[in-house]
Amino acid sequence: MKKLQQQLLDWFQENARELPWRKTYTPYHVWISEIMLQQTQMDRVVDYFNRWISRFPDLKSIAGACEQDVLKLWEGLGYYSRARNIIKSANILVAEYCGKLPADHNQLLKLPGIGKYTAGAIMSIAFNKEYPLVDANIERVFARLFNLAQPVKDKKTSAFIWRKAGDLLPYGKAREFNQALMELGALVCIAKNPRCKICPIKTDCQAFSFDLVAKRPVLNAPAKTIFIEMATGILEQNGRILIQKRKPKGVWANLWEFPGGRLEAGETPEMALVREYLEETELAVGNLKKITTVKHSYTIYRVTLHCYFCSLMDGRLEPVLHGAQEYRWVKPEELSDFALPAGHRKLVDHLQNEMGLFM
DNA sequence: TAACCGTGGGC
DNA sequence: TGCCCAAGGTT
Repeated sequence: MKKLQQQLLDWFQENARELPWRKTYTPYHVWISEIMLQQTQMDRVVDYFNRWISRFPDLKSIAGACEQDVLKLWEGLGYYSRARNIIKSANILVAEYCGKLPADHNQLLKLPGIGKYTAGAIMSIAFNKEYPLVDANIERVFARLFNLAQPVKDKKTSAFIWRKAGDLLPYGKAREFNQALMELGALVCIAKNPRCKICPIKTDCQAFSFDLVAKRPVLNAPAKTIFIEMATGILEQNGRILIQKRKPKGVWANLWEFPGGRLEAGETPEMALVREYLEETELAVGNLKKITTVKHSYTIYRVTLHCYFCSLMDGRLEPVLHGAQEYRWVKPEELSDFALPAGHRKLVDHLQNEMGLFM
């Protein structure tokens, strides 16, 4: 084995964080952790992972699981299609693979939610097979190690990084080596203020030798942020609150929310709320009382969410849905049973913490 | 293929 | 505080 690989393996041996899925490397645990870790940082995943394993201890227990239970467990983690795809994959695995993850790269790639990275991660981390993987950490590490001047997302650059990840992989050490590269990227070769002084492979790092570490990796221009304002209303009647289940496609698919929507040009939040209630539910609401303003963000949007209490005016008493697939009148304390988008969950938290309402 | 799909923490 | 970012996949 070459010096570079050995230095990385030694460093990982000493510095690897203790993580719940690093104890036994049970394939099911590795799979769930890798899905949760997609576009999500380690520190945020650990609690979700532990709760997941408590609730769904093995693959068979997730097959046939209720989607609402799974989404509730996933609430706040984002990219909810990941959770739905776990259920789909588990059902396929129970029906066609004896309820076990196959140690087969091509078969893994056919499962929903598993792409090139995750297939490589399961093959190497769960089964210790010689398959490379490339994530944002490894892109950054290699962009510096090989001083890559082209954007790492470019097709040729990406192909180069994947090839290098395979070339460097030491036989019999795929599990440790792939994790070592990612761990180095997460703890040492970080995006801002990298800790080059303590890097175990700095003598091999071309960007370090040219003093170009701060200029690597070269990234594409980020999508432009869009600032929007939205209004939402908690409609209470006879002690119950109206919530609706979002449509099965698009953002926050199958999650529950209070009706509302985006302000149009020239509208006040109050005008937008009344209009959105009419459009989405055919209900006429009024008597608006401002609760709070919640700031949250998703994808490229930065949202200011104006939150109100409202009540039913003359007219229809039950909604006719145009923006959702289902509705319910729930007691305030039942809201904790439903998976809400983060902005709406922040509103419920505000009512509970700042206004002392039991929810 | 480029757009879509969330979120909270770090600085 | 505003901005940047993260163990990607799907369509």
